[in-house]
Amino acid sequence: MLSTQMSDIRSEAPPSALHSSSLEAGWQRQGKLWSNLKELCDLLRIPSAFSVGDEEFLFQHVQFKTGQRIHTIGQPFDTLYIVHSGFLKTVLIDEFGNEQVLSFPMKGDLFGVDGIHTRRYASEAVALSNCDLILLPFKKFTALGRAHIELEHAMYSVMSRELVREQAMVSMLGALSAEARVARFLVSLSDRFAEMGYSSKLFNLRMTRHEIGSYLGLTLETVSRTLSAFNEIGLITVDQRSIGIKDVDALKTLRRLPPSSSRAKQVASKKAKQLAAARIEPDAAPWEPLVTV
Amino acid sequence: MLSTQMSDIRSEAPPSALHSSSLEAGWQRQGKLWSNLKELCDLLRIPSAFSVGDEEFLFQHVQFKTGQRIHTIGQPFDTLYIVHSGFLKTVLIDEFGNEQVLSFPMKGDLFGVDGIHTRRYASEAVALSNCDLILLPFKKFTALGRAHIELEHAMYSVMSRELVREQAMVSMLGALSAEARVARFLVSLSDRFAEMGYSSKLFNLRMTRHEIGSYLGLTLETVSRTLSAFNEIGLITVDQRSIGIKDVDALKTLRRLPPSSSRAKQVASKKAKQLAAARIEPDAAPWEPLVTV
DNA sequence: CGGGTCTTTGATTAGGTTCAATAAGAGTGG
DNA sequence: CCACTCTTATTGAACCTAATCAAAGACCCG
Repeated sequence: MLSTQMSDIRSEAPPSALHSSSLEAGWQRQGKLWSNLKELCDLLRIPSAFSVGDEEFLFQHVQFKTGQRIHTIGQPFDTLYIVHSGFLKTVLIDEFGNEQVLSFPMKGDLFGVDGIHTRRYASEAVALSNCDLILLPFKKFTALGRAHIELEHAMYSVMSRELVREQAMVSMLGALSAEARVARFLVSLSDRFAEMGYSSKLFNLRMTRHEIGSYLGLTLETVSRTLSAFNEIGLITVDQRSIGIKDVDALKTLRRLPPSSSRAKQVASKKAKQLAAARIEPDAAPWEPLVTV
Repeated sequence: MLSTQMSDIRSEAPPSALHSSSLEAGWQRQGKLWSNLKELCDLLRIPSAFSVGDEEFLFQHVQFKTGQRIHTIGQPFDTLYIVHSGFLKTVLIDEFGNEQVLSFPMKGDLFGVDGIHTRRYASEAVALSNCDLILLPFKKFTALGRAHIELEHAMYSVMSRELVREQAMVSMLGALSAEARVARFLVSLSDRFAEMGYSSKLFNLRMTRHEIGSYLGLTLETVSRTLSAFNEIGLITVDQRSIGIKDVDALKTLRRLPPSSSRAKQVASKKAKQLAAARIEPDAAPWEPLVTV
């Protein structure tokens, strides 16, 4: 288990190495990388057919180093960002100076959208690793959208998707237990890594327990404890930032008993190891145990 | 205090009565109401200057009765809705059939946006009172947007605003105590009523404790108890669905001690009555009491 | 190697859920 | 109009999850 930090070397590599990558496109020009519309849409996972000649519209890339701030709260808005490689976090700062993590943008994600309304960014974006971002000057982009209907619709689509994502987040925070939140977080990370072509079974967390906790509405201790618990019952392996997914299905279906509804009949013992869960007695369980089918 | 249900009669009145209202526009035509672009933007609180002649674009109204479903999850998406009058809720249904309330759209709110991405509604919208909604056929709307740049930008703006709203919701669910959530909920309701021209001091809740709880990530019992507690310490008056706001400032500033940060110095005793709070000893409080400045 | 950050783990407490019982309304139909 | 039912709201008591407080290890970087 010494290959823990091998799952996504590329994003850790310096920008110059990105250029020689075979997976992504982007041309060196004026010492920077550029992408065309097609690449943008591929990145955003948006189904779209573009006419030839669109290659002329190029969007500039920018590199950020770990810890750098892409934009801050209140800063005048003028551009959206698409993650080409690397990992980030977006945060809100409350009146006590505490961070509230809103999202962990990674390859293919769009951020900065919250700045459109007030013309100022409502959140802050910080690079959790070296990042390569594509700049989308909003004015230029909407102008382009009028010529390219698909592009305009793509924009609506992406914003709609973000909204649905936030709704799912609200739903999760409002209804799920700590264990379920952490489990879902791991599964979604795993899925994202798979989409990006990395291993979905073994990856490194790019964020601290504190950041995960903030994102999930939990304390860092609870996150740490929950990961340890998952490790103990064999759902995952944990070693600091390195996570190995051992039982995706269990993680996916892990919930808590639905609030105010006591029909916990199927105490299925499908997976014996799940029942070895710490504070759970396999027999004396008129309620739903840690994991359900 | 017998005028409890007088704060917003109009929304309870039958559609025909709406027509004679002096506050909103809308023309009777073909037995239905119609609104033009200008009215739409006013309703959405979007700053915009329209050229003359825009009056020709008319948007149809539709009426729904209390309890009626406007759209359901999975239903093919083709139109957005703007609330002209009345109250609704949008909900997600989880795998156990439990409702998760996402929002309480009211006058000036846009909903249905979550359907754009997958072309199917991701949530369900239900009328909590008799409603008058403006239909926004999405295709027609985007087509119009290309001719009217302001309109296109308005659309982006509204979607961005929704996103910021959801972010604030996530932040609230992740960081605030039950008391703070209920307090903020009341304040935001109060603000909304004020915007609509109703009393911000006395209004009727349109939703059940259960729905409020779902929205805030709490149980109905906690909501009920918290309202009772606020009532006892004089922040509000409660009588079933009727709420009287007595101390907006206290409600606004009510928080809990920030998670993982122990600088709680300003134990300001600005308002004595606040310190009369139930389970709180004014003196023995090295931590932040119920209310802060 | 040393200081700082991050993580793990334990002990304790408190805030909120759950279960339960009662009361208050809102409809419905005789 | 009243009995009956169903939904909604209130309140109490016990329990439990996750937060808080605390301390020790692990890791990183200069």
